[in-house]
Amino acid sequence: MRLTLPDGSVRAFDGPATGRNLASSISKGLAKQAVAVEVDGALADLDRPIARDAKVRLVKAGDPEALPLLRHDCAHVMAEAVQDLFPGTQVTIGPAIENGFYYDFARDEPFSTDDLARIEARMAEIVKADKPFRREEVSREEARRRFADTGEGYKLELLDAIPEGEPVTLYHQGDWFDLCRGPHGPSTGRIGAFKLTKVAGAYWRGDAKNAQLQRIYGTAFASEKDLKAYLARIEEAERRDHRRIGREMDLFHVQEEAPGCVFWHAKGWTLWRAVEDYVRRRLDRAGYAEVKTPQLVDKVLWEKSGHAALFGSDMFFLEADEKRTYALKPMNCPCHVQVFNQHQHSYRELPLRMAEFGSCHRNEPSGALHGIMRVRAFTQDDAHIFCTEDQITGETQAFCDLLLSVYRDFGFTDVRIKFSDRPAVRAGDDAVWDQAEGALWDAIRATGLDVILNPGEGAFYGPKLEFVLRDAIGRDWQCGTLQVDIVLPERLGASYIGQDGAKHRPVMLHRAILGSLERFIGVLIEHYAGRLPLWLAPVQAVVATVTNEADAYALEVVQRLQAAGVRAVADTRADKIGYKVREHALAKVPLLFAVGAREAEAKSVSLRRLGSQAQESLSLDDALALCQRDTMPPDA
RNA sequence: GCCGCAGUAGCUCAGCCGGUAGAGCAACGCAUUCGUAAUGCGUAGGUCGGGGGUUCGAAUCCCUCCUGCGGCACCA
Repeated sequence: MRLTLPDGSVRAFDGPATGRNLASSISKGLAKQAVAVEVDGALADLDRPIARDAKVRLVKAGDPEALPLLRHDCAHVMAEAVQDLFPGTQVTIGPAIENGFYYDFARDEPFSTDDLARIEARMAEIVKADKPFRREEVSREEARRRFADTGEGYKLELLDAIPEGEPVTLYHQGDWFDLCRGPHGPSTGRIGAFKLTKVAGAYWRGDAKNAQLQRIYGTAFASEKDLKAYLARIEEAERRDHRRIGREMDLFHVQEEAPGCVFWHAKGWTLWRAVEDYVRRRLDRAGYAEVKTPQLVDKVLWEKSGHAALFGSDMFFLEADEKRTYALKPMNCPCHVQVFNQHQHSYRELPLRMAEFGSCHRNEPSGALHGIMRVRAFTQDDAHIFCTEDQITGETQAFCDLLLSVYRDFGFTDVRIKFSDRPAVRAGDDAVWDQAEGALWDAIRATGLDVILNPGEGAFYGPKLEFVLRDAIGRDWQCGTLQVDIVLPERLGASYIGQDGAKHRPVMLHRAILGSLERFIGVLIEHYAGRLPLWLAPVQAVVATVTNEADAYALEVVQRLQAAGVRAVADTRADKIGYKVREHALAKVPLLFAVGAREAEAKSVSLRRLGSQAQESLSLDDALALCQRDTMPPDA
């Protein structure tokens, strides 16, 4: 039997060999380091016999492929520790995830944070005991018998879900075993460094209708150093938290009386306006016409549109009048159709692009609220494109171009696109969905961009593209969207006159680039850790005096800056320049001009940029030119 | 909405076993006029998340509601 290594060399064995055999045949060191083997691209246990000729690669402890394996090992160790310490607890599932692993347990009593320390201690013993992981293939009946013996009802359910014909495998470590597909590392002793991080509730099989289990999260790394680096990353994320920075920079607040609603302070609103003004210019140039529609609309319209039936549980209704029920709009689309319907349209007017910075209210579940990222009152950079089916492709392409260019201007270059197709609860029949999904697929294929399928996640009225951007520390945020809708124009009677003189239904494309301004601004804050690019910074420049003798000059500088369109303020307090430098640096002001007697005399300024210790002396005129240039929005 | 945890001054937190609230920073006032990350002194600030209960007495114990946080579910 011949095993081909990544370097092209071939090792021959008489009969089946394992990864461990292969490793020992190469070197002692490799045999020690190897934790798994990749056979024709699939990971396998080191002791799994390889029965056929294959391309193989040994995976070593520090390799990236080893990490999920190690974490899964750690999940098993945790499960053993938990069952040791808390008899009667049932195990369910325990996968490796992006930054670690979890295991869901069924136990009436919740785990406390104190329990985590106990569990960790027991885990350390299991790791120290260095128990080998052993794979055992068993018949269904055998597996059923064993899990029935141990009282593992959830495992029995999982067993039933394994497709006929697939092998049923158990993994043992000492006396403890679990139903598991594998693969695993060689032994518990190979888990480098681990830590349990949090306890949480989680539904069995991710369904809110099922029982709630107790989930314990943990993380594991090949070395203590990697674990430390990870924990430092978590701390960095906490430092960037938009809720903390929003308070520190005096941008906004939320308070008990208005859960999920943002109080924007002057500085935060300045940032908002910079964002909104920029998007407005981009939309203007891209052929959109901006409108503004009511927030309070009779329930009757939402019944017609289908929102009341399919989205009603997320809507706020109010009886302000004894005869009528109103709703706060959760979306802008039905209102835009009302605007569209005020005139008879010709095919010549299509595509008609109607934009609105639309204030929407949705009664989000209380547990979903999160700072300004997930709120109940938000503003979408929304637009609806009324077009013909033939125009879907062109409009989608133009939209993708616009969106990517806008994201680039805000400093985001890593964007993923998801295609969400028909959800279980939806309006419109299957033929309509076939048509809408087909059109959107054609359109996105035409852009040549990479797309990931996101099954069953479409809007109730149509399939959608979701644009997910990745921030500076690798977190994903869903912002933009494009949705094809053939249902709403029908329901609300939108039409245009075609070339043939007959009435036709337009297609509606719902689209947003930022998504909600609240969320997008939150993402911006975290992406930049509050150190916003100049064009977005609420205060772009502070002119601070060294002594009060320079006050008059400082005010003159500020005035000139403001006249040049720069958001500048003076700091003429009777404090030391060092104090002022510190304070404005903490407030994340990008440009700090210090002026004293020297500068007043010479009509110059001393510039210090945020994040730099360096001082630059330049003439007032040069400073004005520099500010004017550097504070310019990227589209100007 | 569900599970768990938390809510004391603007912020970060102390205040364990019930005896009537404290620190640092911020704020404000006065003095200081100073050259690039903290000048000094002083002052003010809290129905201890809301309501109910137990008690002679509750920030502290119990119940309940609200809000937040971490997950889950849901989602822009």
